[in-house]
Amino acid sequence: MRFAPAPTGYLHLGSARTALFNYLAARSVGGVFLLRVEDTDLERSRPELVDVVYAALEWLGLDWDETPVRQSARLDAHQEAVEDLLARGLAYWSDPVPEGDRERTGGRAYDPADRDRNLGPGPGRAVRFRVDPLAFGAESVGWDDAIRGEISFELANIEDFVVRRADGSPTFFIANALDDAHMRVTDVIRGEDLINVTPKYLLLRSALGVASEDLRFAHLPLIVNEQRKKLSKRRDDVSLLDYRDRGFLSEAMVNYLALLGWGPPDGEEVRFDPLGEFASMFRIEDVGESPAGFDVRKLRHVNAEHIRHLGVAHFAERSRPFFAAVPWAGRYRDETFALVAGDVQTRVETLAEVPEYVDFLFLEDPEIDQASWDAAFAGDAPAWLAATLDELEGADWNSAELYSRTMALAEATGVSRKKFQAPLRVAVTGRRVGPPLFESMVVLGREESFRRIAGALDRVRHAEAAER
RNA sequence: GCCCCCAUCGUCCAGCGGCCUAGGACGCCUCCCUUUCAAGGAGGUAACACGGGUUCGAAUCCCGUUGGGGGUGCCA
Repeated sequence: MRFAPAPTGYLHLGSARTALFNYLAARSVGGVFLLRVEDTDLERSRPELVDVVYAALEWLGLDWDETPVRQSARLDAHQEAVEDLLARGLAYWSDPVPEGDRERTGGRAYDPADRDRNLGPGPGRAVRFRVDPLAFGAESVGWDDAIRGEISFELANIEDFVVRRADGSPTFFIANALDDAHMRVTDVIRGEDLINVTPKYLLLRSALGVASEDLRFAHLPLIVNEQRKKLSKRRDDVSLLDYRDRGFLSEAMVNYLALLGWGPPDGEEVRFDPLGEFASMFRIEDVGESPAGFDVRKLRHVNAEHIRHLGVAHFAERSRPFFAAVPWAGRYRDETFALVAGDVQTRVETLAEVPEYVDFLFLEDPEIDQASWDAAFAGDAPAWLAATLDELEGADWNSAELYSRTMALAEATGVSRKKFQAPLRVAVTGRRVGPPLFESMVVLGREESFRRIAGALDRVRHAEAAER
């Protein structure tokens, strides 16, 4: 099995899923997982572009066997094959037909009459493969797709396609067919969007004398967006590594990607060792045939599950890079975060959300969210806060004591615990949502907590004064 | 236009002729728990596109219609 991406500067989610399914298929049957970089196009062979592919696969943990094949390194073989086709009359030189002149060719970009003109090389002239029932020995090409069953195409519907461009470079069709044979690929697993190049691939193999009988094809369903369209670079977030930067764990990505078009037979969707566990139960025939909608909500859920499964120390460690990206990065302390990491872990769906959860522990004067303030400080709330301040003056500074004293006070005041803690929370953290309050206050310390409570009380007085 | 593929809850996955009163997951809603929010627990909402066959029996097989998608490049 092989994964054969064209380096485009990022690894597309769909490509990542294709790579994953190739990997799982290979590992499930003890096969070999190969990599081939399809850099036929000069543009695409720049090292940076290629390295991105490797980096992305490594991040996912899809380790490949053997040294990756660079398609550009096989140029001579491709050229030779083109010469061979030419020599045997299976391909011919063809002139492009300008846009305005296509009526005579039935809308085609080439003129089928060139087939018999015996043209030689010339400016702008490409080599086309002659799709010929006589040469192929049949009127149609087809194969038994592992996922979709029998698929076939009438030769009459297949155009003579370019195998060598006017600039002399061989095209994807020839390189692909040839290199798969060269690498002794037995299973071609790729996206559904390549179904219609498969006949050309088969035709070429036949013309080149490469047997295809033992070749298995599996065309995976496309991954589509909310609009049911193929994920596009323009409208969708398609770069795999961007998900890493947005706080998704690679295990979660692997886990979720595997669920697009497939599902484990036992129905247990969330796996903490998805690569290992799925490999043992994966069967390419079980992959579905209808397009799979990419659902970020579910990805987030899977990610959250994986985050919760991490040991607290690992969670803290993997969160660290996300603190570096924040404006107050300089104030961040591992030791401080470690004290609340466990409480944050169950509350986030991505690692990118971590810093905003605990920023108040690091900022000197965290910004107070106005909506939170308005909600928390309505009515008698300022009085409760003042009372809480008094009550906590003599408290031992541990969460159990802070909790029991505050709650007892709520009880005595006849206010629900939820409402009663609101002003305290907003005073201390700036928001009405966050990690457990008393634990946070312990981390902040008595002095700082009091300072913030006093600050909030001041703010109330100012507001009142302003009203008068 | 032409070629090809697809069609079960909003989404993902089960279902491969009777076990389906269609199952699980995400989301959403309700309740419980609760120091906020989460997490956790208990419920609920919601689908076989349509029409013909085949069959004792169809979500499951066949045909058609409709709908969606992909391709139609001297990109891969």
